[in-house]
Amino acid sequence: MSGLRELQKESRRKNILASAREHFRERGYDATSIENIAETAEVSAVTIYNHYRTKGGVLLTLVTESDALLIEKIKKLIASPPSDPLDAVCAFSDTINKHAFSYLNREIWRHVIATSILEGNSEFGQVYKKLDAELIRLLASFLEGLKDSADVIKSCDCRTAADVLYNVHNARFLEYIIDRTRTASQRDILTRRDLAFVMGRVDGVEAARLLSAC
Amino acid sequence: MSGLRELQKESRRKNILASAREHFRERGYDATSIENIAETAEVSAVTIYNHYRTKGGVLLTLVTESDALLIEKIKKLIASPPSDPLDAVCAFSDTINKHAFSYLNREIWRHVIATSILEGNSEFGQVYKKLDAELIRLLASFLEGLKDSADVIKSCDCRTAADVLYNVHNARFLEYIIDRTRTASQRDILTRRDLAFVMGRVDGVEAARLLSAC
DNA sequence: CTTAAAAGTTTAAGTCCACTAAAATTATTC
DNA sequence: GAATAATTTTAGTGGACTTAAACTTTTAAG
Repeated sequence: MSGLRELQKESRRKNILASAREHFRERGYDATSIENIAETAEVSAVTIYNHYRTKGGVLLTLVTESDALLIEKIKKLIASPPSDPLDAVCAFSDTINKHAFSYLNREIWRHVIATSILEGNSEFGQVYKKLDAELIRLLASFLEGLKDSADVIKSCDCRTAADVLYNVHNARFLEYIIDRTRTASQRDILTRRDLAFVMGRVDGVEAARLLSAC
Repeated sequence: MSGLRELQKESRRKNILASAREHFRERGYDATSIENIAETAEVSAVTIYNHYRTKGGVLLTLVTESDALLIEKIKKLIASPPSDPLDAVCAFSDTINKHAFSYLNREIWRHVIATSILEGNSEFGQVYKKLDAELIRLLASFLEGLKDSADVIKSCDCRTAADVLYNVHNARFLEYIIDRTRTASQRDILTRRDLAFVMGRVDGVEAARLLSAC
């Protein structure tokens, strides 16, 4: 198997996703119709439906594409982490943020999140959940590694810590996506403050200082 | 002013929202058309658009309606909190969860969240953000009150603590909404575990025990 | 090398529903 | 009884999604 037919199919898929990504970024998600994508990809609209079932399916598949790259970046970070545990966790968060917004813009991320909530139990919806789970797994092993070098993370349960730290990071990620008035630097400051708090590194004075910087 | 005309308008609004809530709960959000709602509410579809601009606007207004009630419940809790700080924070989380799912079901909450993400910057979208902000404010003053009685919350910054604890709670709330296989009791156990972790009350042994209960 | 079956794509025709615009209608207010 | 506010009727657009039949190309078998 895996003859010419498969190759053509694969090439069509690539065209569709590339076309979708371009249109979404140029014109926005709502303003892009399946017909638009089909035209640029040089396939018929029905073909897109055959491949991805819904417009949301196209969008979520687009995200999956980038997931592998992100995982790679995170693994590299884990291989040579910053020596300070807080810095390390912040670098983890930062890697995710940087990667996300180099690939898609905020408007599209809004649609990604909304779609993955609504189609969360369908074939394509699983995607986002899977990435989350993998990232938490990586973060947990990241923390496990830090235990040796740092005394800050003492006898804590790394699985719980990873869950909490990831959710704290993710909350600020979501907030940044949803609220257009937020800047990236506000997001970064608040994320660091929150992560520091969870890691027992912030007192009232420092928190106030950080907050006023926003 | 505020004569008969206003009263009629108000009565129509009430009918529309009641009709919407019923249809959404019976048939689900997608299966309910504006026409359906209009029929039961005995108004024309256009009237609904005039009042709420979009179908999502109807949904979000529905949520706002229940917000006032939730705030009341929370204030009552704050007035007579459990003596243990962890119990107190868990009760806060629990009050929100109980209230939410007595008013709307999971399927509809998925749409509420998705819609508020997408329309987050429009007139009706602000709603959800405002509730979040108010709840965090209340939680912060809740924590401030606990400071006197409990030594666990020492010199920590209550505003930061409230942000983090609320986001941790909210992450589990979202997870429960999105993942149909999650049960309410799993949600509650994990929420408590996470909150306990943030409040420095969990070691590896206990976390493992809690996790195995899920 | 031919040809029949299989896989996949396209065309065509259509459904459904959110949403819009404007004119006509009805009731309220003053 | 004129002005005003609000709703309704009507007619429409656009786009996601569906279905089925026609068509094209690859594949595999003789």
